[in-house]
Amino acid sequence: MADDQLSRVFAALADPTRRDIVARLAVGDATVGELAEPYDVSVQAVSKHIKVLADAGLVTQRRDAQRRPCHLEAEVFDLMTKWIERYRAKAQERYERLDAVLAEMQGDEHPTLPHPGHARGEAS
Amino acid sequence: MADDQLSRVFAALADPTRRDIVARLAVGDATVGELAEPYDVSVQAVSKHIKVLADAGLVTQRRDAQRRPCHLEAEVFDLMTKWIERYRAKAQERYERLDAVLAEMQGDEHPTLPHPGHARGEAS
DNA sequence: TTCGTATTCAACCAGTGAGTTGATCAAGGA
DNA sequence: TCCTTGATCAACTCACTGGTTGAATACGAA
Repeated sequence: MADDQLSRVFAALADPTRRDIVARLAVGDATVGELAEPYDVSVQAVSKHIKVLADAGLVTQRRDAQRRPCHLEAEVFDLMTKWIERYRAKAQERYERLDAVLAEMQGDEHPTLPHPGHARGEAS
Repeated sequence: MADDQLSRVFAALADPTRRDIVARLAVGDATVGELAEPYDVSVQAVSKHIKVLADAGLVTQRRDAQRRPCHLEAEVFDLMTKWIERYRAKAQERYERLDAVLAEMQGDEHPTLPHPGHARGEAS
């Protein structure tokens, strides 16, 4: 996997168990043991999942005696949302522009352009 | 990786090269060869990347002679956005509720509850 | 038909991810 | 102090991913 944060966040959420953990942390903080309970995998495995989420910046852990309660950091979601929104909006706009072109072609004589032409975009 | 669509979409976007491809498809359709050009990997590798994006439902390919132009499907973004928004909102709300609790505790005598209690959440 | 172009398929390799078990560390309670 | 609990570390396995090269496929052009 790549080492930039956006890649880590997407990769972290590509696992259903980790998404489930995030879902549960959204309603309230929880310890590793509590989080591990509903799954039939070892506590160590869940601990690893939490490490992945932490490396992505999605959760933080404070210290409470021998417990390490996990807390969801909602701000990191914005990173994803911004990325997604940037390109979703552009694609959507392009889609609507195509609609307009097709509408304009309605009474036209030379129905060229099955799709609008393409160009080069900037990086991630 | 898990086999549900949400997992496939997140996993697909966890790779910077694939995010870059998506970024470029957002401005317009392009063939595999055109997409491969800027990278110093083989065309086959890019073809594989596109397959991953296609399996996630993020791109479709039509047929034009020996070319297979790729098209970005913006709707799938909504799947992610909805998931993210669901939990981001919940975590945000909880964060603000905590603020309110702290504010209420301002003139209080028994400053219990360093964090609000936790409960169990529903699945992904 | 033959050639060239665009793309995918197949087989392989190195690296990584998710899981395991066993040991270790840190903190409270007897 | 010794024991129990909560969590992580270490080492290992197995499957998958991203890359490679070489062959096959699907067209259009000569």
